[in-house]
Amino acid sequence: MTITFDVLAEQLRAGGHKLTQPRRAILQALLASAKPLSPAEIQQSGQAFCAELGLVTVYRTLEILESIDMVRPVHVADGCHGYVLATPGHTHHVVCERCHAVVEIVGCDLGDFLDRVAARTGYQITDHWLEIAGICGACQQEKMD
Amino acid sequence: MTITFDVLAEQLRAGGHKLTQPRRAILQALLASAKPLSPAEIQQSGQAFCAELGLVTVYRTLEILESIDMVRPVHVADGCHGYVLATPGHTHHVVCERCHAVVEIVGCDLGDFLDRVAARTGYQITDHWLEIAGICGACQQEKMD
DNA sequence: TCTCGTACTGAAAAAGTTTTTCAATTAGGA
DNA sequence: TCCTAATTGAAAAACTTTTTCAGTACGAGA
Repeated sequence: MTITFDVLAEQLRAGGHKLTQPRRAILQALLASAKPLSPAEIQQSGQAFCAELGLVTVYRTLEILESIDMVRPVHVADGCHGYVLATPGHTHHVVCERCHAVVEIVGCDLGDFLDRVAARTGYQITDHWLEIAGICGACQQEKMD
Repeated sequence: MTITFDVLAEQLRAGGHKLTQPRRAILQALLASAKPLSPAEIQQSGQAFCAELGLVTVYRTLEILESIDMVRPVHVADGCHGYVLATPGHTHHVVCERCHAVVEIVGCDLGDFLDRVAARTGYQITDHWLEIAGICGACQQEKMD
């Protein structure tokens, strides 16, 4: 939950990548957002930190960040163009239908379920993606007003 | 598992939509495929049944089919442009990484898991998407050759 | 701190996907 | 069979994503 810019910067370096101004801006944009951002939104938001930030660079940087598991694509109901920072390890997301706030679920108890799926289908399970939609605490409150 | 063309045709009619040649072709294409098809693939495959089938019509028809839950978008690892026929009720898919064969998991035991998520996050869970990747029986065999 | 090679960048263009518009066609009830 | 509204394909527009390329800036090593 408490991901800092410095930790992200170090992760990027550790992956053998340079820490450039545009990349800093992209990390800042992702860090500042509570909801998944599309490449275009990341560019817009990131331009506060690096005025020249190009969309092409956003795409290229997301590709890198995804390859080293620093960012995770989120496929929500209304499209599949969202990215959020990833907590290391296997996680899933709950996205608020109203305000799009995202909470990560660290630690994933789907093991039993996947075992049953494997047994029933004969497939050797290698990976899975789970997205959960709901209404966050704050929005449940608002509903009552 | 045993969805027939006639059942699909009736579902479409019941939704208040006309059963046209292009739409028949799209249903046939989906029915004949064991894996999720992109709009472009549906067009190509559907042209065996309706030579003039246009891509625009595929998009429009998928929109209708999705709105009446006859088709389900599948977000796989390599993109999010796949559609498969939906078995009535809540289902999830296992997609083979090698041959892209798809098996539906009918009946979904995620209830407990989702309850725990709700308790831990304070979110009121409204919906979820789960995609599972694996290697199907046939491809596991091939691997040994 | 300075130099230098390479990874990285933005702009432009290309490629690919999805949506809109519009005149012509077709399904299916009367 | 006739009629009308729903539907269609083609063309064009609007987006999104990828590729190309010449110039730039990061950061390792002196």
